[in-house]
Amino acid sequence: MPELPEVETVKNALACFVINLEIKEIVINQHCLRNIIPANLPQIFANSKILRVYRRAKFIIMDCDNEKSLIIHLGMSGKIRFNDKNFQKHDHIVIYCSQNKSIIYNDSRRFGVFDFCRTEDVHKSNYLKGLGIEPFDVKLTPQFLINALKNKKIPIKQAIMDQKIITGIGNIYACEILFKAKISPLRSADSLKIKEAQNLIEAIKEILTLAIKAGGTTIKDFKTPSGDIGYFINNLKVYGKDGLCCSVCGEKSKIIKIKQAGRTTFYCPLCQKS
DNA sequence: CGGGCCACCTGGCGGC
DNA sequence: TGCCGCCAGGTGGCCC
Repeated sequence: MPELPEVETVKNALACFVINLEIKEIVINQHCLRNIIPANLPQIFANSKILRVYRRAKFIIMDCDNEKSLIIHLGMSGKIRFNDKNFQKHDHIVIYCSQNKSIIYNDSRRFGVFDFCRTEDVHKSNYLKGLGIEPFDVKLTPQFLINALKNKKIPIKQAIMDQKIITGIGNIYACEILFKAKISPLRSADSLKIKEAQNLIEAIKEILTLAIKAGGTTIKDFKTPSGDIGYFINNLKVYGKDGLCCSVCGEKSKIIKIKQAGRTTFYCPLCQKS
């Protein structure tokens, strides 16, 4: 499910819902996600107040007044629901809060993360320490990107999905961004010219901004905590569009589908020249 | 060290 | 209807 726009959507809903709530009890039904959830986590967070919720890359961080922070990643299939008394399969974690509110973490494939560390150590944690630049960081300039891609012989599509280079972009948005920037996904990352890097950065910001406004993208089953789908599904130009005419060059070319590093890539071979 | 490939896990879909 | 293989929004580890 979740790339930056989906995580941002979930984070915003969480922030609205939980700031200043007190955690009464955390129930873990399944300890084995991508990490093993520490057995003492419920005890550490019982009776602590949630002070702040923010996003870094595809992680959601919740700072509490016990000087500890929850670190949450949604993996491929993670979802958050609020106040739902009708429990479902794969509701692995339930956080019971003050005001009779509750937060449910559901993740059928269990590729997600639910962990904690000291608030002051969050950015040194194994989860966050190696992460690259945020897409909306003002330090993300064409020259910065060129430097980051220097000596990278991998295809540009793989490079922009590499969380150690730039964070938050996954398979769907990588395809959409490269289409917008008119750059072939096959291009070697180190071959980008400064003007292309600039176009790429503009496309990243534009696509992600629009996707956040739309509440993300629902391909199969992504739901926002309020139960909505992500409406950016209606704005996709290449992802899942193989065999259809290109939305820019029309009848002249069709969107094609290839495999790169084990992931499906969609692009227009005419608009996105190598 | 960089890059390619597999593994982790469940569920849905199309084909036979 | 049922089984099988394939595919899926992500990432870490292993191997060369």
